[in-house]
Amino acid sequence: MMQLSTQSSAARSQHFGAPIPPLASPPDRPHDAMHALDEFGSVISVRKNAEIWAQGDSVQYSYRIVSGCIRLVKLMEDGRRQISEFLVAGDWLGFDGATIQDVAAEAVADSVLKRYPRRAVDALASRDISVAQWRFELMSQKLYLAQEHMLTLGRRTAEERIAAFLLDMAARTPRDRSGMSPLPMNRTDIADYLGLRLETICRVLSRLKRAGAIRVAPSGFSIRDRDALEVCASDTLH
Amino acid sequence: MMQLSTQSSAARSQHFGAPIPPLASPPDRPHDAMHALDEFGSVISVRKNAEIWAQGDSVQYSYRIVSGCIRLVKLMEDGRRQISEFLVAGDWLGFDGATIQDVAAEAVADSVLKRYPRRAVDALASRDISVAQWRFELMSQKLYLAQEHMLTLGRRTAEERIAAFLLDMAARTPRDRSGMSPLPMNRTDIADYLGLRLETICRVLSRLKRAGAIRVAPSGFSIRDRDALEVCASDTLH
DNA sequence: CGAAGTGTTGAGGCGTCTCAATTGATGTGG
DNA sequence: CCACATCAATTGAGACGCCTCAACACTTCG
Repeated sequence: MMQLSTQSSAARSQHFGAPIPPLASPPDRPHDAMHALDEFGSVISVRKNAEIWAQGDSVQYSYRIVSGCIRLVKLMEDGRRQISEFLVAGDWLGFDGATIQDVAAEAVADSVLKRYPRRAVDALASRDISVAQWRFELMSQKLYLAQEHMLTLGRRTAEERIAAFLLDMAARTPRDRSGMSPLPMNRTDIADYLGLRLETICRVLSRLKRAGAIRVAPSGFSIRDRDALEVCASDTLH
Repeated sequence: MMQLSTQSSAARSQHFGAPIPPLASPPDRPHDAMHALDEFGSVISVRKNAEIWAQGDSVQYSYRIVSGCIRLVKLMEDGRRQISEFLVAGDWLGFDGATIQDVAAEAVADSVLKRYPRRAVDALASRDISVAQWRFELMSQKLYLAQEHMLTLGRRTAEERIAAFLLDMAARTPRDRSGMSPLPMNRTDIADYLGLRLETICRVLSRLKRAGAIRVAPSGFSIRDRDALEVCASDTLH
């Protein structure tokens, strides 16, 4: 680091997007200090496609997902849509420091959330330094994921995006008894997350199915040939 | 907010990507508490294309840009490159909570930075709650920008990306006496930021120039017809 | 069983990419 | 200060990946 007059071509050939552990202490695992938050929490249920908050709402609550799946959605006037993140059981949302929501949150499927008044979270964070630290690391983690996703949206092919997406979803959610990972979102959602069209999602899924890499059922999938899928998702393509 | 059983089609037509003020107190304006950091800072200079840190480095310092321009770069094994952010004078970098850098930082042009040991920043943040708060809002701001950029990479056309990029750069940097905004990065960098190829950047710039929307000179540009450029950049296209 | 939503597949079009040639800018040494 | 080398920017022609539009199959639920 800190070399003067390095050539850009040299800089290009140093380190790659290798699996770097994002954080020393992943904020997915709730910090002990967050237990203090529990006393302010209330459980709410949202139905499929319900809006938890809209773009432009003032920020009132932070949430933790107990079960289900949530999408964060940015919308353009002409209907173009970008999903910046899918959130599943155990994930936190609405913890950023803005006073106005700049991305809507909607339920992909019927979901149960734990809801914490924002005031209480803020008060706790300004009283307890470890809560502030935890919240900060949570944001860092989100930023890391966002940077990774920018690479996906800017530079990966449709096949790479979808293969990586399936591997990611399989890793984040538990399989049922028959080895199936849930896939609660529909093709349009996947398309709006990966910057593609739903027909492209279909076509690539069919191709992966035909190649024997995956098995697809309504609202679920399983990985039959992980190596093949990882080759598709890999940086090393072409 | 918090409506049960909203239809997804209904959710689609509520609020748009209107210019929402990202944060109540923008962290670009250094918080008073950050003055406490100054005593730990040292000034360093980096040459064009020098690496400030590499992907995979352990995190040692945080920085503030005094002058120049920095790019944050994610690299794939086969050379594909995504620039997640350009940083200019006044911007902060390296404040996230990771212990390992997952995005490299390189100088786009000769630059001067103020450098703060990470230990000192962390110590200050755990001692002074307002520093922790400031650092948290800085991360929130970055996440907001990342979400905006994901929409750009996933859903906007080449012309929209480039028009919006020019408007953004013009807003973030001061014009010289002849009304020119600097454009320190080359076409490849712009392409890797916008998820396009350098030839596409050239073609669209030429088209905007021919349409009388902009003027382009080596290492600078000026906006001749802001309205036309905003129409190109707008959500309202098509 | 029918209706409405969701997923799949095909044919053709378009926007961006690829490859290649040329022009223009920058820097160096004679 | 000019000739040359090097690198960045521009422009063109053709290819390709993903999109668009459209038809049809499947799933879910009244």
